[in-house]
Amino acid sequence: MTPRLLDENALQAREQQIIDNAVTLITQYGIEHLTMDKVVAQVPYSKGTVYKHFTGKEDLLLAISNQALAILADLFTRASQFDGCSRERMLMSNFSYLIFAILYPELFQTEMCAKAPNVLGKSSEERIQARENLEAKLLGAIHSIITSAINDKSLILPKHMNIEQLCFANWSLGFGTITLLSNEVEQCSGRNGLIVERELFNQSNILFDGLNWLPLTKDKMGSSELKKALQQVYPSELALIKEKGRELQF
Amino acid sequence: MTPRLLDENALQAREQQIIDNAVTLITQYGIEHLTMDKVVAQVPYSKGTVYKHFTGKEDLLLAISNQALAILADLFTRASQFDGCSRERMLMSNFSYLIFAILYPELFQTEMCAKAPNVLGKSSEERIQARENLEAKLLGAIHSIITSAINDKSLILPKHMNIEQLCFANWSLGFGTITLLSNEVEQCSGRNGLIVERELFNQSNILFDGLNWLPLTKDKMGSSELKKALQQVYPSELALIKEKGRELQF
DNA sequence: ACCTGAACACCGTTCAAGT
DNA sequence: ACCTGAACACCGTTCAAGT
Repeated sequence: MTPRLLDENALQAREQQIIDNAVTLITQYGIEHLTMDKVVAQVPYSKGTVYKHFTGKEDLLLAISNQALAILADLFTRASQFDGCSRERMLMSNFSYLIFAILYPELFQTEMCAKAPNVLGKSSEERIQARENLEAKLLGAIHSIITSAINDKSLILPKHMNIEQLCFANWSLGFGTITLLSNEVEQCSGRNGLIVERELFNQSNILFDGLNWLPLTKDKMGSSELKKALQQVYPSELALIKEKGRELQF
Repeated sequence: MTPRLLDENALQAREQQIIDNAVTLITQYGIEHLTMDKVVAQVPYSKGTVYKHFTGKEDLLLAISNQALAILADLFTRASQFDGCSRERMLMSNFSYLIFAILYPELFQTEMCAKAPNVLGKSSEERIQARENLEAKLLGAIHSIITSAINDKSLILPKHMNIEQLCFANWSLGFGTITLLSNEVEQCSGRNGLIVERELFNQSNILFDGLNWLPLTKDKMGSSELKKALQQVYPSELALIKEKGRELQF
């Protein structure tokens, strides 16, 4: 349509460069200290150029958050393709959420911040569309696990609930548990003695049992089997977690 | 210790006045537009005086968030004292969370924002202590429901889980569901067709069933019984919700 | 002892001027 | 067509001066 002197690839590479530098700044100084000034200083372009790519700070934040969502969607997809029973795969996908939160705490935080009021309102339409596509991919992974569970009869849809509602139940379980327990800061009262991976494990199994998702807990794999499966699907991720001095304890 | 010319009551009243005005500003313009300048303009005191009460914007935010927590703790307590079986009371307490989110969306948002990085870090020690006391009261309400369930044998503690872990499971279920579904803004993809009260109802019952919390779903009260119980415990709150043009639909 | 508001440093955004 | 950075409005915080 409009004539362009700069090709599309160069523009996209520049945008990615800005995003990468912003992520570096967040990792180093925390998201609460991210500033357009600092981003511009970090990058070989001027303010005007940065504002040509992002309509404002919120739009940049959503771009970073979209990158986080892409990583997360990939982890979920790998869990959904694991060679195990459907219940096992769903448990894996819940844990892929936790692996993401441990491995990229700064990206997990941007995911939270993207839910703040007006971030969506002040972002560009394209960015919001891109986000919806990523969300669809992520939910698609969960969806496929539940569909296959129904198909092989290991799960029967509860009365008055459809597949979308079951997808959401899983999503919100992981979201709630990980958000409330994985914050870096000192634990608040009532959260003492709670270990996020253990609670995620327990609560997932209670949910699955409540749905009568076969095999039930009494026959199911224990935490050591989960650990082995995680090692198989996420070898490099677990190695990175270990490098951070953190280890999943069951 | 130190001599005071202003009495403690007057100081506390002034602090509350500042908080109330800040809440009004948030209700009117949204939390993202809350400014110390605007708070000072709204109030018959100077900047210096406001900063005598709050160490900074984050401290004011936490003060507002504490007020929200006090309201929430009261709702939870009332649910825990309802004259019904333990499973019914736990369901009620989960719904009291939702009632709070619908009735005070702006306070629910401050609860979210208080979890942002550095809000706790930049707040005064007293404010954080006050928050922990409120959290203890809230968790105490849930705790008492579970304790009584165990006592009357309607619930048996799962292997490798203690009461605190069950409290947390309930808390995070409500938190996840309500946070992801109750945002005012246009629903994102994958959340279409999901009604927060219905999902909260379903997921609570799946959790209870997964725990074998008696009476199980097949024998338990339906949504109409819940509605009646809510009407009994939260008559004025439900009336306020209706005034807002919203109604709980099961 | 207590309060005030000018002053400062910093931040997000724009746009006239340049190439 | 594209880029630059000075300039502007606004925000959080402080503190010297007042009473």
